[in-house]
Amino acid sequence: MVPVVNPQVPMTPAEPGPRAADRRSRPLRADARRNRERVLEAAELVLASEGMSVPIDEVARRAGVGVGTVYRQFPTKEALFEAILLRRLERLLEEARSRGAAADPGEAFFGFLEHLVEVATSKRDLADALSRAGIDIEASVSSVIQELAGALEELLGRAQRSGAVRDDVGTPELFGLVAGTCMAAERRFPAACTPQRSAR
Amino acid sequence: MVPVVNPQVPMTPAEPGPRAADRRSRPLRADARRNRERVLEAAELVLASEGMSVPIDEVARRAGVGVGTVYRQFPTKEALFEAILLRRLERLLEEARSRGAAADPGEAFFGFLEHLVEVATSKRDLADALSRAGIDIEASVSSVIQELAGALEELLGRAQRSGAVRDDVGTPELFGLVAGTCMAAERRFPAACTPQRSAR
DNA sequence: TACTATACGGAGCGTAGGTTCCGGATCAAG
DNA sequence: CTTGATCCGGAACCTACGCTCCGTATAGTA
Repeated sequence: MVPVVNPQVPMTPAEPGPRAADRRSRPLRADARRNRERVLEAAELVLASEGMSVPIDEVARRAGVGVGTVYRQFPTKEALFEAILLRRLERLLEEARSRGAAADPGEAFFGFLEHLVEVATSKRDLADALSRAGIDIEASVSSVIQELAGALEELLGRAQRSGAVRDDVGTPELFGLVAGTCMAAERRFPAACTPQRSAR
Repeated sequence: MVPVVNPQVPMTPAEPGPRAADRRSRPLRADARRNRERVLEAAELVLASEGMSVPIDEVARRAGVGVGTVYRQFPTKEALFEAILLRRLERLLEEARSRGAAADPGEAFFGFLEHLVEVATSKRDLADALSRAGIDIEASVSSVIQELAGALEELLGRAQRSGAVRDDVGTPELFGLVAGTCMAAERRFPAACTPQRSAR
């Protein structure tokens, strides 16, 4: 057993571990690649329904895989969540860009907002990342967020120039509002999820 | 690094425990009353800066008290947080009511919103409770929230009747928006914290 | 001052869950 | 098919943290 009271051991925290280093060069073996995908898929689902506190064991179970496998692909629970987040943000970015081509700027803008709220519902981590957009983020995620911000700004700008949205709104307000709304949406306030077009 | 998430629930949970039962009848001894206050004060502070995941030990340390003392006053970590929340909500309710007497309904309404965002900044638990307002809440907290909702509705109604706010806004939207904004506010989006009067 | 009911501190217990380890399976190159 | 490199599963390990226990200290009272 463990010494009942531990004399405050420094504890080696996190440390990437050699586990993740073996990737990078050689391409993944077929089964490994397949499992990686399954883990991501399962993790995204549980994460959405259970929140950030799901045990890794649960993720592994749902993916039909052992914990070891999860840790081989993602050295840390945090790394796994970051990977999921990144994936989500990339999809979102694509969505924003594709809407940029729409004819009606107002429609494009509000349409995107609706889409955003829709996918953000019950996805705590997304809202989380969105809301942290100005502060500390890992480099990889950060760059996607930058791009996303850019795309959003573009959408907003066009909508404002077309007169569909007031001029005294900036991306910071927008981000805050959207992030907040995402969080609120997740808590079952469907009424708050339908943007009132024309105002703001 | 802080554990991604969180709170440990003991296997044998809930159960009030005999610890809290000894209160009730006799008034607290002077030192006990003093410590209770110190714990509440300290807990409110740490909770605000560290979030819901602060270890009880940390609360005790900051209050200059032993864990045992904390648990004597609040049988559970959850109970402690609930007590803090309740306290905060009561203050909020009082604020809302005092503003109800103001001359300008619009000013009263937006003023309260501003106050709300202000106190909610960096108070995760408040936003949390607010956002859960429609779902599951302990009875005690619940009743205060009901009253708060009532006061808010009053403020909103008057503001609408005076024409300061659009008519197509209801308390549900308001709650969602406010809760969301509180959460966002906490993440450093000061720009989003200043309600744009006149719209919505 | 003496006595008792209360309250106090903080060591220790028990558990949940993140992370590691390793013997056995699988893949894929020859 | 053989063989070495990869990968797999999941038991074991270890820490953090909620909570309890109990010997000691203090408030209140006579």
